[in-house]
Amino acid sequence: MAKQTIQRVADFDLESSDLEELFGYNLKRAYIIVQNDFREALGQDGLSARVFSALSLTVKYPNITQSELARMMGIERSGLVAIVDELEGRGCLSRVQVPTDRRVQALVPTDNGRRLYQETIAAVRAHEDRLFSDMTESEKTTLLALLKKIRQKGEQE
Amino acid sequence: MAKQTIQRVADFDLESSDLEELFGYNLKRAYIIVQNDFREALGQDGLSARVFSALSLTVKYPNITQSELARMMGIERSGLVAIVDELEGRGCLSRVQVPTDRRVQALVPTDNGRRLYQETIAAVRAHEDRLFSDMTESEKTTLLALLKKIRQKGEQE
DNA sequence: ATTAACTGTTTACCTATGTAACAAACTCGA
DNA sequence: TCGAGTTTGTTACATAGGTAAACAGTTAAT
Repeated sequence: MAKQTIQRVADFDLESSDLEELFGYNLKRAYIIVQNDFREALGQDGLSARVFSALSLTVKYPNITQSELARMMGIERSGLVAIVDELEGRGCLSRVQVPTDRRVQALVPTDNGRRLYQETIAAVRAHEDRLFSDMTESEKTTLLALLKKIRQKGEQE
Repeated sequence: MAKQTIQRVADFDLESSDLEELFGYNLKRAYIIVQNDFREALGQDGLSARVFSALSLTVKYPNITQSELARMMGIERSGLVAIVDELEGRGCLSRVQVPTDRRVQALVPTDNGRRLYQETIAAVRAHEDRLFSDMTESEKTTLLALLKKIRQKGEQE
């Protein structure tokens, strides 16, 4: 019995699955690094990643509704309220009444919001350029394509 | 309603968002997909990703200390207490007194812990095999290498 | 012999999410 | 046109995962 246990230990060590070979583990560690660097790059009073995403989509698609925005971001409507509150509080967008549907309030970026977006996207690009500076253009393109492939697999349906 | 949705999608897809070209955004979305599928694959009473990681490292490095484990996992010592509590509560490991240093309690996997690890790693591999089934072996190897490259950049300090 | 450093732990907090309920507003078939 | 069903924004609550600070006990350094 004890011998069996020792035997098992040896077997398991030999064929022990490495965390290092798992996509999930590597994806998480990599995500944390990028996320932390993002935060650091945007500073104390900078936008958080999710608020930045919401601002980006609002600038890109003016008059988008909160439900549509939530759907695009892959989060719940309820979670978006605080995000939009923050952007409205910073004077980056307005909730505007829509005459044809009084339930919705279209999100309209302000000039201030567009300016902050431009500043922030520049900072984000600089942060990514720096963080990924030891990858070739080809590697970057490949990485992006493979990440999108995961997304396609998971976001279909 | 279906008509409206189609109209909206067509409008929004005319031009791709800045976000789609960012590593951070794609990394986050991809991570969420893999994470959710992991959870789903391991079921209601399955191990969470972080508990699984801790178990994996404990099985691989018996007699590891909590501080060392926390360092390996990239989290704080304080955060590890609940994780080790859970594994101890499930009978997967024991905190064992070390005579040469009475501060530390070495983490020793039990037979039960090793067995659960084997079962779980098999389920995790099956989940990843399924989720990444539309990637070639070459693509998988490349993706893993690129994620490790991000980690190397970020974890050097 | 002190002083500094480390270990595991508790406690308090924070961030980012999800779930459930809700009233108001809208849609659509009978 | 009525009523059932659905959608929207919102709130309140729950949860998961993590940090930061303090702590007593222990060890190491000089």
